[in-house]
Amino acid sequence: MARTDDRFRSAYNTLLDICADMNAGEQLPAENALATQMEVSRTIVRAALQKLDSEKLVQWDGRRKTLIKVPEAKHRLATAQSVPSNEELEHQFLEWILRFDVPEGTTLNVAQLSRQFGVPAYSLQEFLAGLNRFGLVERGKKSGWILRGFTAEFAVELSDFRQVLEMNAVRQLLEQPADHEIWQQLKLLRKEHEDLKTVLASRYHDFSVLDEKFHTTINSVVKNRFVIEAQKIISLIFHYHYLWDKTDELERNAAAIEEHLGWIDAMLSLDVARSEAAALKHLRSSKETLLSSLKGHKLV
Amino acid sequence: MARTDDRFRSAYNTLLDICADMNAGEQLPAENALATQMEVSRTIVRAALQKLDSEKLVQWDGRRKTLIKVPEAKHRLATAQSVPSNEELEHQFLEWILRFDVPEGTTLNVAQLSRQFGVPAYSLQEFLAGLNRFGLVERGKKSGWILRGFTAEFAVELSDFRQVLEMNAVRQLLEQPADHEIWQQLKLLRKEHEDLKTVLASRYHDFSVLDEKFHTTINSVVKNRFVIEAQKIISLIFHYHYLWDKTDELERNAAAIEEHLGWIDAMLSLDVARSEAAALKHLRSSKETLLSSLKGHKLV
DNA sequence: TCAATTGTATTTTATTAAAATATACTGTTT
DNA sequence: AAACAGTATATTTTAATAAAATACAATTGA
Repeated sequence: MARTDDRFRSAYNTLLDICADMNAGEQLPAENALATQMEVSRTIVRAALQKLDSEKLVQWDGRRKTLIKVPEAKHRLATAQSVPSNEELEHQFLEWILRFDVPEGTTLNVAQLSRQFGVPAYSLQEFLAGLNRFGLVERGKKSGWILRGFTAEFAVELSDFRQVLEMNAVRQLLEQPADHEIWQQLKLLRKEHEDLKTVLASRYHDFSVLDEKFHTTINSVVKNRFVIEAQKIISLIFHYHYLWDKTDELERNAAAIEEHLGWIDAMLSLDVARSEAAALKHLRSSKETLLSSLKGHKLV
Repeated sequence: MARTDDRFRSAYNTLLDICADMNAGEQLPAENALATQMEVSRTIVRAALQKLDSEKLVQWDGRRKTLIKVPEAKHRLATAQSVPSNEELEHQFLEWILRFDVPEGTTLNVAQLSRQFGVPAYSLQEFLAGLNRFGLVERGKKSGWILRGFTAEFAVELSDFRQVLEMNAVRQLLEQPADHEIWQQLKLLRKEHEDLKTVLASRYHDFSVLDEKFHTTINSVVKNRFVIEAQKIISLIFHYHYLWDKTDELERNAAAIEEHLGWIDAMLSLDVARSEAAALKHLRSSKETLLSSLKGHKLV
């Protein structure tokens, strides 16, 4: 079998569901209507109807599609276990790189990785082609893909790029009207930071999530597909680095919370100069953390 | 045939060239040495040697590879016509979109496009997967790829993104030491602008190239792989739009040259505020041009 | 003896071929 | 004539496959 018939199987099951809402003797809708409703082509609808007919659940004759018997659970087709989505793949890939410290210059073995991640090889190809655009991987001369990033140099460039985008976000944020939802969100974030601060000694692991939420919120005012795409990669990488770098986690996070709070307060008081200074301060210490986490990894 | 033997063919020809530099009776280097030199695997080297042996050009016996006859042109294998590189594909794709005003939401037909561009379908897939990261295309629900960009909204977002990156470049540029090559380059660019200005009436088409060179130069001080990748796409799209939008080209280019000159002078005099103002002015009028060119296309 | 080299087996990649699916076109039916 | 089904064709997805790369074992010659 070249292409999987997964689309057919899930469409067939959906059609069973549609029949289950009907009574025996009723007529099914037109092929086109079913196709539109189920978001598949008429070809699949017809294939499913054919199977329903041969299963004696429906009597199909031209435009008469009479439901003979309301289908039961046993009639459902086993649908293939869903392959990881593109986002899950991204997740797995970065986790793999950071967890095992895959070094710069490693040739990525698509066949092996696709088995490891449980995705078809071509789907991994497609994924790598996307990372290629960010300079994270590059096509090898002989063949295959070569891992480019995750060196100190990479971290510096990533941090700098983040700084450019985030400073821009701060400037745009401060220009938002008073009734913009961002101000409420900032106040809420402020409270969440204060709350975490009081219980930090025991819950300092929770900061990673809050950090991501904080940066995502600030960047959310920038409605720009390029910035959004870039941010996705940036936050992903920062997030994973924080997850794996456990040195001085408590102190680091305590300091970061203070920096965040200072930054939030500066923005809430609409002070541009102070906001920019606070942002710069935090972004620079983030950069240091990312860099030192890389150094730490290298030595292990 | 699953995979083409193009690699073998060109390697065989290279090996003929190597033999041509030798005399009959001499020994060829070791397989590994040849493989390294020719940048292919030993498998190919051995296959080529086998063919040389059966062609009675080389007598191959274990590690003795004696050249019997210096090969001539007639021995060369016909190598497949080279498929367009990834960059040529990018070029062709954008040209196609802009020339024919392919509208937003068009489902891209990979099979047809691959024929049109003369590239294997899977290679086009890979290319589209890359564009996906920039939000230029997106995977269709049923199948295929859907063109997302090239609307007014897209142009605004692209211009804004460009502005963020280029304003950052200006700030970094002004911090460069006096002996940095950028200052000489700027002076040269200034002269080129002045030169074009005097003959603009007849040569105004040349501005497009100069414009790209100007922006590339300014951005060259930012050593950041993310910025560089982003700039690639940005300059590509601006460049192609200018190429196809012919309305008021002379006036537009004359104005742009003045803006460039003002910007260059501001930077050469190390005046940060004036540089930023000049940059903003030009970037904003570029944005207007891009927007109006889109509107123009839509109406035709 | 051992480093360099070749011989052989295995793995991986690039490309194709074919099944699954989508779409276009044509002929019925209501 | 509008809605629908039947049929034909085009396209996409994905397994299969030949080419190429790599890994490992055997051999050679210093």
